[in-house]
Amino acid sequence: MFRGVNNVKLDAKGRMAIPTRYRERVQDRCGGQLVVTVDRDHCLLLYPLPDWEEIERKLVKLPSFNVQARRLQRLLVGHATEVEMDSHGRVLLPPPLREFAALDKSAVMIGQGNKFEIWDEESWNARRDGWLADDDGQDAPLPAELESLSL
Amino acid sequence: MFRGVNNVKLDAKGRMAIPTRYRERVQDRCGGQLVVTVDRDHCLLLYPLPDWEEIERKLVKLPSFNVQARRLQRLLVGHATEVEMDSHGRVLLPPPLREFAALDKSAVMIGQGNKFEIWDEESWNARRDGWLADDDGQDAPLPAELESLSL
DNA sequence: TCGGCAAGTGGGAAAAAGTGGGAGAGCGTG
DNA sequence: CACGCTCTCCCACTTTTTCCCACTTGCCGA
Repeated sequence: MFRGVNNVKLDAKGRMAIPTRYRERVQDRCGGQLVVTVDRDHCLLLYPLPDWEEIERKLVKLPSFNVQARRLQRLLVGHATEVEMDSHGRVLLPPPLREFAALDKSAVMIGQGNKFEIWDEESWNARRDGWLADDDGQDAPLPAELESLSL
Repeated sequence: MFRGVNNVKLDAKGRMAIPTRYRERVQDRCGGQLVVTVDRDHCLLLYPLPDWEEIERKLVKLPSFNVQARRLQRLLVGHATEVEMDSHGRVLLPPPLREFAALDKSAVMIGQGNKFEIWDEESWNARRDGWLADDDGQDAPLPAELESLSL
């Protein structure tokens, strides 16, 4: 399980260093083989290869003529790019994806269970503050799984 | 499995270079023999020959008196054209298909499992932004498989 | 507080891939 | 039958990418 917030920097070539504390886990899980793709919220998702492949298997099985399924496939599978850690634990983020998430020099890497989310620092702060301040969202109905959730 | 976004350029002769990372896979799978055809969304589809042949078999078996089936056959089988990678990993896209997808110089090649989609760059960006912004699509029913999908 | 070690950072060089042009062969036309 | 045009294949040059090495910075321990 990955968790925690990390401020990370991209260098001029678009390389991002995976925080040291995750490196060993990543090596064990996938030998440094990772997959980056996009999220609807304009951030990037970073999966160990085997975890991604499982998701991909589910996605490609969806019916070809369903509009929503097609959309998801195009977004997720369509943007999924394999990346590999170099000898210093860095990954090279492909320019199209960097652009998609508006990543500049300062980014934030969020552990989310089996994956990481990568946000541009500013967007992340803005979003987070938004969620905290957000009193609405109350109007939206809570799915059953949430209703009974106890923290 | 093919995945990922790639910005590609067409040269003056209408040749498109297959991104390097896919070449070996394509060679293994079909010896560079590919099939291009059209998609309803005005993009092109690029299949390794054996994968296409399987789809074609399914298509021609569809009932001849069904209007939709006829339509699909005419579109897909009717436009399918064999192309072959040259010594530098490029394929020559036939002018009618190039025109169909409004391909200019800059195109985008999207990995989609067993095939690629080829979009004109502008159309792709417009489409993608549309999908992302689109909170509706709510009108279309969500397939059961999607309801419970966890990424 | 100073020294040593480990990790972060940046730059450079070699190799591979992209790009474009040119020549030859085949086909169509006059 | 001959000439010309177009399509295809191949070669060379330029650009990009990838890999590796060295320097700096920060942290921990003595």
